[in-house]
Amino acid sequence: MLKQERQQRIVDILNEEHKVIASDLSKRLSVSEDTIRRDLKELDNQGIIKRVHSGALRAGPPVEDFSTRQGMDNENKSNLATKALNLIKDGMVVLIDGGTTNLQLVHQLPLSLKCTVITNSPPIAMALTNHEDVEVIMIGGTLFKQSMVNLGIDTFEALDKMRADLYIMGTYKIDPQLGVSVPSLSEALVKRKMTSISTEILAMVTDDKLDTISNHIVCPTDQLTYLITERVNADIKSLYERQGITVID
Amino acid sequence: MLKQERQQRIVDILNEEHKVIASDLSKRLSVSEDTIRRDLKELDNQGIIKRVHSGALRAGPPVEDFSTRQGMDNENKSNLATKALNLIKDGMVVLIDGGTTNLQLVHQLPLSLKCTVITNSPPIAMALTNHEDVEVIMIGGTLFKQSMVNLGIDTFEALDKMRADLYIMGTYKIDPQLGVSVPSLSEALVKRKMTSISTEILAMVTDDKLDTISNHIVCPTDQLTYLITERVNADIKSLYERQGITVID
DNA sequence: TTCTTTCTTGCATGTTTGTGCCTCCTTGTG
DNA sequence: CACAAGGAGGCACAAACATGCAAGAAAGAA
Repeated sequence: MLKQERQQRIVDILNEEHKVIASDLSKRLSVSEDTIRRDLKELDNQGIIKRVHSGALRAGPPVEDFSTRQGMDNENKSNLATKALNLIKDGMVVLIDGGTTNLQLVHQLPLSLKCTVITNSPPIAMALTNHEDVEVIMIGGTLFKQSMVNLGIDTFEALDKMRADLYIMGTYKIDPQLGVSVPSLSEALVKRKMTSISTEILAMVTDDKLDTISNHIVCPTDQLTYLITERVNADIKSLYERQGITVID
Repeated sequence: MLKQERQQRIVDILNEEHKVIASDLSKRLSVSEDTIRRDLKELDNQGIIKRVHSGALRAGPPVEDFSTRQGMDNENKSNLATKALNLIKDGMVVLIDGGTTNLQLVHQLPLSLKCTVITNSPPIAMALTNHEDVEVIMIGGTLFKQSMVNLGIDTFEALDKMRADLYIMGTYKIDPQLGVSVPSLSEALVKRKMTSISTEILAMVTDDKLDTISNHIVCPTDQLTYLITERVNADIKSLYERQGITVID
């Protein structure tokens, strides 16, 4: 077995099982533990895996770190994101702010997509590295690490010069009466600005966010164009639809 | 059997079996191993296959972009970065642009550091997520995916409003006479701007970058304050020191 | 054709790489 | 602390490699 082939196997196994033990790999791949150790060391130097005593762990891109902290409801979020995919078409200018659901969405975007993405979130920008035909415009500002978005005066001013066809809003809390709200003032201000420069607005919310509120109101619910939710529930659905929102579930 | 024909067979076999072993091919195609080696070398140069020790694998995506470079030579870069650590002190405003060496440096910064980091590179910003007392200011712009930095007018203008104590320059090529140079014009412009707003400038270069030049000059060598290199070599060292640069090795 | 020029191939050479083993040091855990 | 498991660095060796060279094949040109 070739060295590269073996190292690829190790990475595959690691992705599958989330951890590997050197002594175990040695048996499974029929090479000495020394060789495995050398492989793990090389892969670690390349930043592909994270070496630890007696084995290795996944070196998930730092992107994962922040999504991990946000709670690992990834499967639901990923499903929501899938429903949003066909709202994004070639040639559009899409404004995407932070949030793990939005990140999931970006991961699912087809590599062939040709459009412009404006974002104030470094993880979102980085997730678009391999989309050759997507032009990424980053909005600067002061990095707000809790949500991994840039905020502040600079962010505000930069947005002032732009227009977007679709704003995909990272949503914390939403209530049919009070609207969308977030826990920090500066986030609210920036989101409000983003709302004002976009033709259409999309919000994706997991069930646990429906009918909850936070400290700072971004905008009333009726400013949303699309709302993507997990389950149907006719009552809730009509509650939002009566405000002119297209509810997708 | 003609050479072309044989090489085509090799590619076909590779596509079929996902890997080839030189010694094996030698028998199957009834030519010496040297010939096979030469074939593999040629095909690799053309980017058609990926040469590895003792055989070859199918070629991945052809580009050598940021993610590829991120994997290269990390040990050396990491060593360079270590030498830079004590130039960064609490309270400073540090401007850090892109590059894998700079990323290595950021990874090594102590979590207790209290300072302000200005950067136009999303990966650098994200790497500082866990540094609670480091304020990160991101400079926006159009994301240049090859080096993962923001460039363009917006970047330029945002920098205009700032000042930094130390600029840690991501270095591509450096030559004692011609100075620091990079392959793209917009990168050169932004780096030049960064140079002009910083009190001190630090460049870290691996040996292979020394005494090489690229298309666009950023600044003459004597504008650097510190140069961190791998090895000593008294000749080269004095060459730079004569220009008033502190060379650290 | 015949001669010259360029390619291609196999071989001999010295070098590099990958691997296993050994010794000594480090880490984690009771 | 003690002790076992894991790791670092060096050594040895075979397989794989690069390189120069010369014999032969292929392709033109006279």
